[in-house]
Amino acid sequence: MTAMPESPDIKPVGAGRQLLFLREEELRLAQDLLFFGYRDFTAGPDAILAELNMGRAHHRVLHFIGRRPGVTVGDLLAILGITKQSLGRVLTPLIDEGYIVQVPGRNDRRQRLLSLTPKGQELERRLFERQREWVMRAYREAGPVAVEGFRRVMRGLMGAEAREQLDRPTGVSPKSAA
Amino acid sequence: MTAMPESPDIKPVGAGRQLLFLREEELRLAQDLLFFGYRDFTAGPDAILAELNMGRAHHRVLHFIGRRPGVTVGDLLAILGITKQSLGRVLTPLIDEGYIVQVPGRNDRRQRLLSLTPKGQELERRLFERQREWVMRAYREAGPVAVEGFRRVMRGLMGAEAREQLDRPTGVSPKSAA
DNA sequence: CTATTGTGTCAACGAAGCTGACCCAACAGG
DNA sequence: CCTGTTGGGTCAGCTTCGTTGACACAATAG
Repeated sequence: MTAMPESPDIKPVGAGRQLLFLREEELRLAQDLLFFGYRDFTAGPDAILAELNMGRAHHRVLHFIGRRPGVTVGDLLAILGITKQSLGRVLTPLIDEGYIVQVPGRNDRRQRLLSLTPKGQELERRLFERQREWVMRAYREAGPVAVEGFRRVMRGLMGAEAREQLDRPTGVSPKSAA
Repeated sequence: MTAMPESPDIKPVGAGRQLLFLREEELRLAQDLLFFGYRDFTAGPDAILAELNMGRAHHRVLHFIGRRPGVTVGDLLAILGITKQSLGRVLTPLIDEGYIVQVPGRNDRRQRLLSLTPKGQELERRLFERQREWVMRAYREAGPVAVEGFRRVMRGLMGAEAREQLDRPTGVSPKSAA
């Protein structure tokens, strides 16, 4: 059912319909998988967050700051792809409640370099572990080859911008080369 | 940040720490991929929908009704995993504007069997084609083996409930569904 | 005839996006 | 030194899409 040649141009009479159908069903399946998969992937952390009166947006902020300690507000905005105001509504409480600290940039003192406090690391880790179990289960069941395939496809689903961000060393952004 | 050596050569004894680290990075990468991938996967349809003053929720309704014509409201609620009220706010306008029709069930006349009108099919197809291009690009770049792996992992990321729903015959129902 | 079920709907709330406008401090260039 | 730009913060208001709770009503089941 999944075995089909890579030939988008060939339309042998009779087989064309079949191919077309398979492709369409294939794609619709992908839509289903992404919807259900993503939903259930986020369900674990969501439950923890709800108890703390937080949402998915808080998790994302914790995650990406944890991933790139010392990131600037501007870079974080670029990574998340949201507006300053949207970020603010989530970031400010996280700072106020001691999950995140900001220190002025050493080169440019206007910048606020963000990093997790121990408290922030702890929460991020809790959320991470929850998702880790979930993903590891899927990885184990699917096997290493499948995992590699998963990564390749997900990468392809990302836009060019996102791909660049992902490829950027998990430390400082070389954007300030200006 | 901890500066870590990139030397995956060593695998034998004493590699525990290294392995642990790799696993963690592996998992964090999965988080990134799912966030960016899902976001960009939905971006295309979102743009079309915005022009029609609709949102992602409308797309999901069109998608799942298209996938299972004649589905009942109750089943749709179960598939989407949302409340009646949430669905109503999206479903009612779609019916009012002629994208979806409901016909009373022949076995149980309380039920409203939902299906797409030609207008609804047309819109669903537009949205589908947009996403199709995007996914096909990713599939083509990744290759068939990767696609199979992607499917296996995504399936594993789904909860048991969702998996059952997915396995239920798609688009059948002209029979007697209960 | 009564209880339950399938569906619809009102009202209020929360999370997380958005735009527009404006402010301040720090940097950069003349 | 003065001025314009940039990094960041904030107020105000709007939208989408999820939630709970309550109630209505027709149809089905017993």
